[in-house]
Amino acid sequence: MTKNEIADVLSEIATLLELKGENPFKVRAYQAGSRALEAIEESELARLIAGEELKSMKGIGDALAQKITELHTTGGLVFFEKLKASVEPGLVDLLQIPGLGPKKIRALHDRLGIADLAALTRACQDGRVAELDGFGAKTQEKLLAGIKNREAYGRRHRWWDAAEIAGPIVAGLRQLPQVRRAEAAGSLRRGMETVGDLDFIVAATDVAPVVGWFVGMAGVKEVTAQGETKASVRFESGLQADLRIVPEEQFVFALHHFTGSKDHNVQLRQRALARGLSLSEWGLVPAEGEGTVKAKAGAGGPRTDVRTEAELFAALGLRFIPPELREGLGEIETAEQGELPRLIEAGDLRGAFHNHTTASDGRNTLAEMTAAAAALGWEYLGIADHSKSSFQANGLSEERLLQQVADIRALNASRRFATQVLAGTECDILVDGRLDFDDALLAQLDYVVVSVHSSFSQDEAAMTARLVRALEHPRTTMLGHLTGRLLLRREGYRVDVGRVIDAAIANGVVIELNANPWRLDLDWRHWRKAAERGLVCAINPDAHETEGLQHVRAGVNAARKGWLTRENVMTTWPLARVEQWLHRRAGR
DNA sequence: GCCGTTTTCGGCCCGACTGTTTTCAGTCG
Repeated sequence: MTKNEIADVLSEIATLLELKGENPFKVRAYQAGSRALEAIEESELARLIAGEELKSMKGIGDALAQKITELHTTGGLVFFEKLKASVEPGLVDLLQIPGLGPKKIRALHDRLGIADLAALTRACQDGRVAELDGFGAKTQEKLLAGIKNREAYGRRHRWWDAAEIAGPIVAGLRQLPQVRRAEAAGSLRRGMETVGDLDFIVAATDVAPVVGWFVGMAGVKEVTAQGETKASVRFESGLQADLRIVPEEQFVFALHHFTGSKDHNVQLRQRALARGLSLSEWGLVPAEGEGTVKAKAGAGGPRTDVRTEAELFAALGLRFIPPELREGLGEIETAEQGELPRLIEAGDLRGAFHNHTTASDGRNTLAEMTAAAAALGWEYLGIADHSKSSFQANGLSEERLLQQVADIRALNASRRFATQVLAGTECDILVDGRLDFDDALLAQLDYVVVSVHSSFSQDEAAMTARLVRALEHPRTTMLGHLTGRLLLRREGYRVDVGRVIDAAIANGVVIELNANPWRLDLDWRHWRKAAERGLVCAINPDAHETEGLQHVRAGVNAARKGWLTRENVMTTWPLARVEQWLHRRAGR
């Protein structure tokens, strides 16, 4: 097992022990052990195990050393398996309901025999929960709302998760000998932050083998439909996937139609009609009579000179509209005037500013993160670990931050990596808008990301004033995850986004597009207008481990949906320009 | 379960908020 996998097991043990009502300090010891493990490098772990020196690590004693060794050498742990078997699996799910922690779950289990979500729902509906000591009517209501929310959220999926499933399916379809063309369509292709289901459009010479492959894919839990031209399956995760097979000459029309959005399609059809054409999923034909029906029947047929979406748009007098822009928000008018922007692309990125290391709550060291950034070909990597008030995230004290700055300067001086590391902080915005570090310390950094991690429930006026004050601080470089939302899990805090954007522009502060697939915050819907008014964006992965750097792809999607160009996004700028910009800002 | 030492048990431990209470327990980030 790798060190991060072992760390996951230790952390899961902590959760299970918590549910069992174990000594909280024992629970913390497993959590601390998990974190300690994450803080070293893979090769270091192997060396410590080989030399039986694990116990020299702070937070690892006899018991954890033995368990880590067993996990590392055998890939399993008997203690862990027994522990898992002793806790009813439904209890772990209950932890996902807001307001439910281990203590309350234990109370529900011991006194009402509740062991899963279904039983909890019934007990809430019967009013039995409200009667328990320590619970009440409000708690019962809140739990029911939490369960309902979870079900509603459960019907959608984050883009990243959906894309990870869809990618191999498209690749698999394209490898079939009968398949001429295959694409994923729908909101996934438009880069929406969440996706309801997957749509695959395929042009094939023979249908049956393609449908057969599709319904037989690994991970398919249920085949909900299977016919001549269509099939639908549901995966273990609840995600549904639809396959549509069309003749090759209809492929581009079907792809466009099922990519949507609905609004975009409606507007494009109106435009076609105004030009005497009828557009549908079947083709583009003269509008006289029942054009679309005839096209389906093959009488007249689709325009055979349209083979690509670019040609489809051209046939309607338009430049190609990238899928991300097809939201019916003015893209057709802009395309008509030939004024669509050249959208940012993933290959344009040259670095990022908001990333964590093991110094706070990251899972990889400074050197590991830098090596990963170098492997991506980035010119610079900004390290912005948490500040001291973020206790829960192991925020850095002044001393530890200064040490980290020294480490970064030394790493750069060593020329070990081609990537330049920039020393920053993700500085907490305190409850009144002050920053968590004093000016003298902030002045020693290359840049400062400011973020809210506490007191989420302030009213809108207070939260807005708090953010504006932080943006007015002369050392503030950029604002992290503006609303704090977690997609499909938690709404953002109440804040007047417009006023915060105004303050950022007025103070020359950058706003982050947090590319973590859970966040994508600030939302793409705000960016077009804000960028037109001069707001600069930074696409930041908020990476907590090396793989997290890849999340910038999700950020680029969102930026494209926000009509952003390379020029609008600071993280596409070359290092020299970034340094110049930071320097000028620091010197004002 | 770990740590440290006044060497083998006692301490470990951030602060706001909520909902339950009538002074606090539990959850959360």
